[in-house]
Amino acid sequence: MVIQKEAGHPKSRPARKRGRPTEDERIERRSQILAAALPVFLQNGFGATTIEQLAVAARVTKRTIYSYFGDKAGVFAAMVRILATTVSTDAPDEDTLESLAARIVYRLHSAELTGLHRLVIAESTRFPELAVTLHDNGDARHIARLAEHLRAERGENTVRLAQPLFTLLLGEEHRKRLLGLLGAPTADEAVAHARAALETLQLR
Amino acid sequence: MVIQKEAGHPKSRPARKRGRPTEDERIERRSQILAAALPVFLQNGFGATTIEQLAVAARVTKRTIYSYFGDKAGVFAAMVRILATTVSTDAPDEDTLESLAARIVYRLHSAELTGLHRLVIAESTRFPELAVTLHDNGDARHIARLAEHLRAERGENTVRLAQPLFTLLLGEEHRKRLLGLLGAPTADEAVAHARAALETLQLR
DNA sequence: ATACAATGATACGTGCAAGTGTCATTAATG
DNA sequence: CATTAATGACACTTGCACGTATCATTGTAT
Repeated sequence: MVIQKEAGHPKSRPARKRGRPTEDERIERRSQILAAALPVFLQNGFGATTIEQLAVAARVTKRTIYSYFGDKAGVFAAMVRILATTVSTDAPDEDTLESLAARIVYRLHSAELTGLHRLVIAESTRFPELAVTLHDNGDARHIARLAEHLRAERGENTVRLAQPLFTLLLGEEHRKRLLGLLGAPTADEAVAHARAALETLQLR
Repeated sequence: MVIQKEAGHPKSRPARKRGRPTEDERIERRSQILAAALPVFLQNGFGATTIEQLAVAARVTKRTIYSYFGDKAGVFAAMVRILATTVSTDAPDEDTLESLAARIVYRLHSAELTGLHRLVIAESTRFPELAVTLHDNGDARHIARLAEHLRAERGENTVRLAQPLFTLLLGEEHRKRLLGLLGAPTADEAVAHARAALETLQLR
């Protein structure tokens, strides 16, 4: 028999108060579970991640995870949906086409978003609806926004370049990043990448 | 007790002769196991695929799989290596830049290769060396070949367009295909895609 | 010919993760 | 205030896949 009362170890298991939480605590806890799940999924992938790992990372018990999300797939789906919709809404009004392009590069090439993309690609067979969600809230919106700026700044006849431009803003670098062959770019590198893409299409 | 002697069912388990195989049979069997493994991995992904499934698909026993490849990772790695190196060597001398481009599109957008890419992306954390292998034998060679043709057909100053051209030959369509949102293109569609990419870069 | 190697068929031990059950605890709810 | 909901702590059952073992069988190697 191991005595483990008065534990409270630093790196140990869940360490919260017991009992029924307030409504605010419940909402916050839900977010925290999802936030804690991301690095775990990014590290291990969906299949190799266990509920136990998610519970430890979120500092709750398995029981709580099950009550909130049903199962591992539920956690994964909820996490992807939140992140996917977050991508689209955090873009304020851009000033120029170039700064918009640079922002897109910086965001999409980040470790977080390439990792998320990798996860969704990996599980696209099991969760086709997540693939749709990610694409609709990501690529599709970015392309639409680029089209708007092209029309406004470069004229109607450049709108057809929105999709090729978006493709070039990803480029071979993004393929490498999906394969884990390249780290995320700095802000300066992102700007340079965006400019190069615009020059390739003679949009500067 | 279920009697299952004299089985030989059509869709049943392994159905080969027993005993030690000839050297030729061994070589052939190895290939057959890997060939049979591809659709299984494509369907279920690496993690959700079991050795038992691979054994049934290849019509051999688990024991044989273990003796040939050690474990599931061994099968996966051997399969990816063979397919990756196959991609590069089956390209004969191309006539024109346009036909080369169309061929690249047709190959890379095929269900087989997008699926393989998806698998390697998914497992790039666990098998980084496979990601390198796939990229070196795939993208890198394609870009190099495009550069050769650009130099020969369009002049030295177009070589810098090899990588952007390759990127456009994949395009948003390939992203969708990695996400399972789009089926493989027909040969005609591949040609049209290639031409559009060349026109975007004003290479026609 | 004899020994050996590889395989099919089958069973089995092992470990791990999923998911559930129990009880004490705390707070919301009415 | 009494009841109920949600949680932590922890044990537990169950299922599954891994990997190995056994034995008969067949062909190779010497």
